[in-house]
Amino acid sequence: MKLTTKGRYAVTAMLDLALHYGEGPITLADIAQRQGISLSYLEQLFSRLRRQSLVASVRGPGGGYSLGKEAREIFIGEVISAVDENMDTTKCHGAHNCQNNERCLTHDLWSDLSNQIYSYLNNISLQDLMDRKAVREVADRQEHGDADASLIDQVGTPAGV
Amino acid sequence: MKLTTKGRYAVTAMLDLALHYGEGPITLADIAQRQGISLSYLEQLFSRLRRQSLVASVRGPGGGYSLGKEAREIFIGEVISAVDENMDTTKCHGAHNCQNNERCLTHDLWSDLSNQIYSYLNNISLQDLMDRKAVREVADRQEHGDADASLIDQVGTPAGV
DNA sequence: GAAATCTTGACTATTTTAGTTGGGAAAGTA
DNA sequence: TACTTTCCCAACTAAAATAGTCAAGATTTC
Repeated sequence: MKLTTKGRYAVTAMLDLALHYGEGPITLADIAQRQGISLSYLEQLFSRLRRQSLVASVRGPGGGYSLGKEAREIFIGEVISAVDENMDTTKCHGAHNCQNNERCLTHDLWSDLSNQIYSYLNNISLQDLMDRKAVREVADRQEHGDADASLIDQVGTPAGV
Repeated sequence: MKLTTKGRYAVTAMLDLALHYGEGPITLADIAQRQGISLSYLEQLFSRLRRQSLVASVRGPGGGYSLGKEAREIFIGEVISAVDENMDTTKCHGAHNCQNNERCLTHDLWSDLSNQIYSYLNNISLQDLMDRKAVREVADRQEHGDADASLIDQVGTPAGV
């Protein structure tokens, strides 16, 4: 199982796209700034997302990216798979040759866990996330500037140690 | 979320211990051989397992390791935590400072996923695994030598391509 | 044709993984 | 006592993965 920044960034960026649906193509520069992700790293991720038709692109001024299909038809699991390879937790990646070409003692445990994770992430769509109150609150904050960021800062990071 | 060989090995080794309960202390050398894990790597893992009281040790000839408590009281999640730190999938590891000291757009998604994984792994005990037919079959195979390993080999690995 | 934007591939510093190496300490056995 | 078996521990390391950077190019709009 790999669930790292790569997969998280991809989902975050896709959700950002979904939230700005209707405003025409969104540039990666916008997403990079709003979500605090490196632009060139985003380019790498979107290259993969495009190959999976999860996003569509328009070049030139006024260009950018938009969702490849409707927000309710894009599931988190798809997005992660597109950039992150697999969510499998077995050592043998589903084959049964974990130990001396036979299945290891715990193969089924990891296999079951993988299915669990897989079905969880494949049942949540971008639309589902957009409908969540907490998500809308964060989106609003990102839209209207973080006036109170300094306040939170005092709590978040210890004073100059 | 980190679920790598480290956590898998730890669970496998613990299950091996559980399966051989009643035979006195089990040496790491035995486990290493049965489960195909490097002995010195096992030593590292058991050092952590012992600190968490998941195993008890006896030194000297005839020594080895045994479970620190009953198999039905040891949960997979505990074992993984002991060697693998955390099963959290959030970027901020539970704090809410993922982005500019505030929560990122997808914080709750990863937080929920983490809880899902956590509760799954914390509801399976070593005893539960021992009760599974597939586990007992693999354990039997490991006990009585792999006479038919060559047969499986033909299926497991493609012929010299 | 200049600027904005996507597109691609190669490169890289840092961290993590999955170990190895080498020493030691305790306990049993002769 | 000497010897062996086992656990115990810390430092080291090769290979891989992560999270990027950098440089060049292709399209499109103005």
